[in-house]
Parts: sequence; structure tokens; C-alpha cells
Amino acid sequence: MSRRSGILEFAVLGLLRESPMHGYELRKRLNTSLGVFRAFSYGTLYPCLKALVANGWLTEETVGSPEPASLTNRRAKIVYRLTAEGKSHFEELLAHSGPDAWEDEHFGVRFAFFGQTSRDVRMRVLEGRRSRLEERLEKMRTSLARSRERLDDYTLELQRHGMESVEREVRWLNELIESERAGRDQRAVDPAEQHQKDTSGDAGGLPRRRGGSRPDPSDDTTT
Amino acid sequence: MSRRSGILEFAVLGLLRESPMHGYELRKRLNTSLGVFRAFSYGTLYPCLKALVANGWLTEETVGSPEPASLTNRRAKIVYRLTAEGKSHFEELLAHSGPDAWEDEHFGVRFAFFGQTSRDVRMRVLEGRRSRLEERLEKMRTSLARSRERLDDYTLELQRHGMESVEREVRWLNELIESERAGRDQRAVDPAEQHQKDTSGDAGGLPRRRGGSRPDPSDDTTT
DNA sequence: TTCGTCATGTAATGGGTTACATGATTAC
DNA sequence: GTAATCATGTAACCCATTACATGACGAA
Repeated sequence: MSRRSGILEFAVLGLLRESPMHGYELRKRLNTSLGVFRAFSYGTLYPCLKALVANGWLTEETVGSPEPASLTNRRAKIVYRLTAEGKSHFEELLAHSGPDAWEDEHFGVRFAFFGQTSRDVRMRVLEGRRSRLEERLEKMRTSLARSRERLDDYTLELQRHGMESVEREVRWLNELIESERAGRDQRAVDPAEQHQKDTSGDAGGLPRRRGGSRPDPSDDTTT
Repeated sequence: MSRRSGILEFAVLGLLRESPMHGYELRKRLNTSLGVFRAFSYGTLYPCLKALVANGWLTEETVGSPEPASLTNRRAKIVYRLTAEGKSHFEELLAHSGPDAWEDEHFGVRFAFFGQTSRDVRMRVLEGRRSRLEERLEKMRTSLARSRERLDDYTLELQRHGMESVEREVRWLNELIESERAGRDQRAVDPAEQHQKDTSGDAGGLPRRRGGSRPDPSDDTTT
């Protein structure tokens, strides 16, 4: 019961699949790595974690307080770990490519886990998103044509900018789809097995354009 | 009591300032003219209208059923009209340029009513939005630099695209701010007085670039 | 000693959607 | 006659935020 919106659940399972974590850290990852799109508060995250545990998808393991030999113990951390059922549940979710997968709220998170998604699902999601945007564009165009005369310059400009944004995303999707087609390897990577960065196997078809930004040696791998 | 989120309220008042309307039509305008950003359902709109009437900002006038000479009467329409208090309330809202005015949810609607906003407020809102986006960009850059190594290509690509979108909006704002600066006329237009389209007075400073799209003579002023 | 960050949680509240109920009118 | 669109409304629910409560640790 209480299907906590899917998107948080999905992201949590996905992040925990990479490695066990406690809530606080999880939230930071949610709002940086995946972020940009959505920021969840503790009031949302913690109850969700409890629910996932209740579903048998996570186990919680208290770390810190039980040991009396504690010098470096802050308040007891609760480390969440994905169970086998949790993992297979996440894989089911990953495999779904239904219409909701390419809606605004879901698409971002789905994309963020494309590294663990099979290529055909990736393709369906990308193409679904694209046609979704294209029909939206169509609507915008007709409604604009119909009301152009009675709209003032600012409203028009807003509309124009909005359309341009959508067009831009379509172009982005086109590029992605094309480079997916170019790639041959449809394997989905299990991040738990992928201990060090796999530079050899090209699992997808990303153009890898990575711009400037010097490699910055400041290492804060804060636990 | 029950400040129904501001944004809907604001948009409703703003649209009704242009001309009286009934709920159904109002909603369509909300989701096309202003749309792109947000779509409200009847379950939100109708209760909001009732609340605005209760506040004395609107009057409701039933049209259709009372007349027995009804040939063209659908179900009784309820036409909402802005009261004097409603109008001055809306003008107060228009004049506010606090921090929330340039947050994601609000900015779009605020911009949509820039035609009725004084130039100094327009400037503050645009500049506020720009610096908001710039600080967001800053965060994204640092968090990206910090985690670049452990992120896979798709996550990286998502991040890159996200940043590019924000950068693009900043450039857009730059253009807008510049053309606002170039404009001299800071008058805010009262749409009720502006019966036919004012092509002479340049109330703002928009680059008026309007692209192609043939003038399409299909007139469906459905009312 | 006070501030910032780490760390976990809950209750109240808010803002909105979905699904439903109702019914007239128009276009095919 | 039946589907689509016009037109208004409500109750149940959902998702998430806010504000609060609690408390330890490190650094200034």
C-alpha cells in the first residue's frame, strides 16, 4: 500500500543499487547527481525509506550507537541496503517503457539510470519522449496561430521562448537517438559488479563530448 | 483565509482584468495563453473562483438559465467579473517584486503579465531571475566538478544538458534586460482601456522578432 | 560558546489531481 | 443515436513541504 509516487522510490532503489547509503547522504545524491529536476525533503525521504523497508525492498542496518568503542560515532546512522527482491523490483521498473516514462516528471530520472537500462528500453523511452514533445509543439503552434492577434508582445515572447525550449529538447533527443542507433552493445550494466570505471566497453552510444573543466584534484570522498 | 497558492489567483485576476469570463473559458486560457508552465484542473479552478468571490475580488453573474427566451442557452454560465477591490489587489500583486517572484513556479506567470507591469518591476523581476539562475548554475558547476569521476556518461550528459538549458535562459534574460534598458516608456498598460491593439506606443522594450507563420484567416472566436 | 553540518524523524498543512456526478448542445 | 465539447461542481485522495523536535560533533 501507499505507492509513494514512483519517482522517489525509483531513484532511491536506483541509487542504493550502486551502493548502500544512509538517508542523509541519499538525499544529497538525490539533489545533486539526479537533482536539477527535483529536490526532496527529509519529510518525504524518510517515510519513503520506511515504506520501502516494509515492502521488503530494503533492509536497514543501524551503525554507530551499538558499539561502545565509539570515538567516531555521531548519531546512529541507518544504512539502507537493497535486498534481492528490491533489486529485481527495480529491474522490473527499469524495463517498463510505458507512456508515463516519458512524461516530464519521470523522464529525467529514467534518463539518469540509462546506464543500467537495456538499449531497447532506452530507445523506446527516448522516442516516446520525442513524440510527446512533438505533439506538445503541435498544440502550441496551433493555439499560437489561433490567438496570435489578441496576445501582447510579452505573452508572445514567452510563448516563443517556450516553444524554442521544446524544440531544443527535441534536437537533443534526436542526437541521443542517433548515437543510440550507432552503438551496437545493448547490454545493461549492473553497477554493483562495475567496481572501477569501465572505459573499454561502450555500453551505449553517447557522443562523449565532455567540455573543459580542469580535473580538479580536491578529493572529498566524504564517506 | 486559504491563500490559494498565489499563482492561480494571480493568473485568474490578471485574465479577468482583460475581460469577464466564465470558468470553463478561463481554464482554457490558463492552459494555452499562459500555459506551457502549468495546467490547472476544474477541481482547482472552481473552488478558487468561489474563494475569490468570497474575498470580494470577483462578482459572479449567472447568465443563461433565468431567461425563458432561451434558444441558445447551454447550462447556465457563470460569468466572473473583476471588482474594483479585485483590480487594486491585482495591482498590488503586480507591484511586488519579492524573491518569490522569480522562482520557477512564479516567474512564468509574472512574465505573462509584464504588459501590465511597470518597467522598474519588470527589471527587478528579470534581474532577480537572472541572478537566481546564475547561483543555481554555480552550484551545478561545483557539484559537477566534485562528482564528475563517479558519474556515468548518461548522468553526465543529463547534467550537461540541464546546465545548458539554464545557460540558455540566462542569455534570454540578458537580451530581455538589455531591450528593457533600451526602452524609455515605463507606463503599464491597463488592458481594459486598450480596446484595439496599440501599435504606436512602445510600452516596453521587446525586440519584436515574430517569426514566419502565415496570418491564417480562420476566425474561430468561439463564444 | 555558538555556528554549521551531520543525522533522523513526525505532525500539521498545503496545494493540487482524479474520479465522479450532472446535464445541455452540437456535429456526425 | 452517439460522441465530443461545453459547463459546473464535489469528495476523496496523494504527494510533498514546512516547521518542529532532538541531538551529536567539529571548527571558529
